[in-house]
Amino acid sequence: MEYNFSEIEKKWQKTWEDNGAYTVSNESDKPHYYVLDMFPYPSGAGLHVGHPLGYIASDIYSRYKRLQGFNVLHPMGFDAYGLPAEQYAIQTGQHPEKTTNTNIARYIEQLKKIGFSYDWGRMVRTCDPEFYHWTQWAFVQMFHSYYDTTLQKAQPIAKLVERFEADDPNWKNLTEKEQQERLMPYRIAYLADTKVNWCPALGTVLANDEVSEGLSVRGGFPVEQRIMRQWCLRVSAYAGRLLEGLDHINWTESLKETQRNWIGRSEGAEMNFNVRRKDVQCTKDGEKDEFQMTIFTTRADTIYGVTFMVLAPESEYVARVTTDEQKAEVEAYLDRCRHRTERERIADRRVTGVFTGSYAINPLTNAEIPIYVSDYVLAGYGTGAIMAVPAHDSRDYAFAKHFDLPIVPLIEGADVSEQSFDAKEGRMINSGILNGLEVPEAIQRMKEYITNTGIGRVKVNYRLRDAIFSRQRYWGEPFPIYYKDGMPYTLPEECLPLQLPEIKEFKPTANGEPPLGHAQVWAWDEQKKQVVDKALIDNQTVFPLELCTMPGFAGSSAYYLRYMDNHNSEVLVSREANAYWQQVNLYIGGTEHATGHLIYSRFWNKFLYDLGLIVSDEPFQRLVNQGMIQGRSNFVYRLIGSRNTYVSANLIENPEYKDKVQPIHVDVNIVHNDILDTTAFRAWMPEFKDAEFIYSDGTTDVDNPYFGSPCEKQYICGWAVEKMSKSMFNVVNPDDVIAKYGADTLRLYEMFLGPLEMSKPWDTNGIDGVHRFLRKLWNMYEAPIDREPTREELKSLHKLIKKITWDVENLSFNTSIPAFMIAQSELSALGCNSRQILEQFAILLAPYAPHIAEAMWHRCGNETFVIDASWPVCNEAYLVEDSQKYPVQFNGKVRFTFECPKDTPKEEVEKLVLAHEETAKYLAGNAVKKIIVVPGRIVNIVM
RNA sequence: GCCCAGAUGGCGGAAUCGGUAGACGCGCUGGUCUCAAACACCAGUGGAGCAAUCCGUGCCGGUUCGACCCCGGCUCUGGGUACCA
Repeated sequence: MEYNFSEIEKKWQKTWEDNGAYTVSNESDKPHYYVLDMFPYPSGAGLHVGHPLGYIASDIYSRYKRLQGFNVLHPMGFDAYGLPAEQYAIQTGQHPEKTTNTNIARYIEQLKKIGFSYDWGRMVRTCDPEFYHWTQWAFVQMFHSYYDTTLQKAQPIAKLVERFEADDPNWKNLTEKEQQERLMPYRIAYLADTKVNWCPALGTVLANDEVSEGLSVRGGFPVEQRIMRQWCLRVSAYAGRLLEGLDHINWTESLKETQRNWIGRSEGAEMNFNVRRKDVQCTKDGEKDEFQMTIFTTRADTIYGVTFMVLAPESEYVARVTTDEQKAEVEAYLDRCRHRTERERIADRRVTGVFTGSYAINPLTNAEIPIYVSDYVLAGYGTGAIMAVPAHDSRDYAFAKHFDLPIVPLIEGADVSEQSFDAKEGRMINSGILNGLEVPEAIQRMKEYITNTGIGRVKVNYRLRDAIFSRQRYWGEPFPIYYKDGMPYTLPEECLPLQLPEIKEFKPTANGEPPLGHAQVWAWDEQKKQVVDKALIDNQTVFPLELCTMPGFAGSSAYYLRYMDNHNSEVLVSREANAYWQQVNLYIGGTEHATGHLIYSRFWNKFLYDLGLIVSDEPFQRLVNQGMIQGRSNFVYRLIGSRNTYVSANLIENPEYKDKVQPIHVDVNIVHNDILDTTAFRAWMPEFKDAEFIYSDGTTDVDNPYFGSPCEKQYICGWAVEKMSKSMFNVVNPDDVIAKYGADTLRLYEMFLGPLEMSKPWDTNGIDGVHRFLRKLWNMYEAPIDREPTREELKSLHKLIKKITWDVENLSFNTSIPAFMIAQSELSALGCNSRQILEQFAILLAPYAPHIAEAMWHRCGNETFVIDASWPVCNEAYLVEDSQKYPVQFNGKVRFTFECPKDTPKEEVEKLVLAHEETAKYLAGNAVKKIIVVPGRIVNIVM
């Protein structure tokens, strides 16, 4: 019977669905295992063959774990909020919900065809009110919490209120508004005036990870800096724990390293410098002519080389140190900084800055040093002020050279005439009490000194910033927040979810409010506890609601918890469900989320953990990044100057064509093995209708009497590996592959392409080999019979069991496919029809190619599903060989092999080799200096 | 600039513990079948050489009886990051 993959796949997909084969229960005696895919954003373009790579890998692992006796949670859902749907809505007027749901339906259809073992009953969509209920709820918890730096965990804000009541006798005299203002900067979710990445084209702020090189990651629009009052999440409070936690999770070292760099811990010191304003003699507004400025440095040892100070333009010190004389110049500089976009700043690396007119006093040398303002110092890091040591910091060096400031070397032998010496090594000179010490000792010594003398203190700083959580957008989760007397209040928990209102226009309002400003019924009635018309706002009982929505990462930060218990309407996840599943055991997804989603969800998870709501401190125990599947593009070469003539790729280096052709992308679907289907090409686009070709043999259509008819002439296309995208005409749709070869072939081929973690190009050409293998395998299941398997059959099978088990455990799926092929060909050569063998083979294949394996399993006479079988165990006894083959090397070069009985003692092997007839030939009269015998491996004769 | 990966035939890749480099698949070449083509099947296929042999895992050097694998120094490609004091 022929391998009719399409019939087999349809039949079993339906049977599995009808029988709920992949439905997972939270109640089981089996051990639990949770395998998660990063859920996709459902784009309008649908899936291409690159998307399912990680899903196939995780599906294989899930099915394997289930066969090993685990109760496996393997869900799928959709990251449904996002900018593209909203941009599309602005352009076309289509409601983003509508396009999103259409796209989701298409994704589900495509995913189902591939035969994943998802429990679709657990699906979540972040735009579903039942889901974002819990996103809003978590935000409310964050609003009502603060980070206790002593306990190093989040605590209810009520505890802070208690402390204020106890410690501050004035607290109870404050008005409600004053109290709220006082609490605000402590909340984990707080409102603050922050310098944000404002994207005018998108009309919204963006997170750091949504901006690249001063342009928005989505759309590539310019981004500028702006101060805005925004919701923020205090991620930075968790910096230490986020860093430390990396040591206890099984992620790739490179990903952990990326996170470590992003968190950016640096151990240093804060130091106080006295500042003298020479133009101010008396106190002004209670401010004396002398005050202290605090700076942060990791090189306390270099204090003797400080020749100037630099403030960030946004530093609050700037106003205090600027003298009347310098005021105009400083103001002009600040103004210039404010108006530069992020991109301009990055593009323009010239040194800029301005003198403030004031001087600081070096606390160790008492030297007067000038204070400058420059935008190379960042306001958000440390204290926004630095001590500049031009000899040992390249940025300070460039500044000093530009403004002609002194450069004092502090390390013996360092030549600072051309560039600074930044390395933290060497012996200190010109450094008072530090002279003669090595740099690390000097840093330590100076830290002790400043601590003891009160000049400063040891301090740890993190690069990690708080996350800005407001988006001036429609298609996101509304904040469950209303404003009373200008202060935010949360909706009562029982009123959640606050549903996203319907609006007709998705652009900002005429007066610049976010799109939610268009919503008419968008006010909160505190007494009725419901959303009412905003015409009713009286600021007594009816108040305005927040107009911003939450960012993309809000919905993806805890979705893995919701899968555990996605129908629970009482809580995010029940204690029982969470206690059973614990955490994600294996998470597979792209590396592009290294500093966004994977930081935010770890933060979110730790917050919920602090509140005692979940059992695990980390969300994802093991994490693997799948590589990207790149496209393999094809080109035709248009002869420049010709009307419509194309030169075959093998000719373009010929002198007559060299540098006279222009490559043009051609649809990979009309190219086979780099040979262009010229008829299809002429039909592809009107402009190619009259295309003429110079074929691989140099002839043209004019030479060909049968113009346009099939002939032996071939037009060879060029190719290149590029991103898979529509514009490159190299997109391959899984639906097409499945229609032609079946889902099982697609799954095997995706794995066969190469190691999961590596990027690799998709080339459909190789897929036939994998398909042929399945066909040959299918033919072996014609008539399985019950009989004792032979020793050879068992050996072949158990070799396979061992190999596949190792591969799956190590996520080395690509090496399994050849193992299956080899086993198939061995068993086929043995004429194997033993039911016992074939049955076991089917189980091994089931994670990789579930449909054909199910059909094979049933052909062996089974009535159950193959997924409910047990994973075979390798019996080493079948693998033992009677004899041992030894490669024999002479001076490390293999010359011949010889065979002897297994377990021949080392000395005996040595004797046998030396007595071997070939040995004398290769010794060629030379004496044997040494002979190395590695039992079971190799023999090497040194002469 | 800094950090992290990677580099093996015409192509994707294998070699899992330092022990026969190139498994498996594609492509290509030759053959069988066919009126012919497609499919299928069989054989060959790293390079040079008639051969014996020699050369070969980005480059240079080292360790070792033996190195794709370990160490030192580079080159190139991909990804991340961007003045973090």
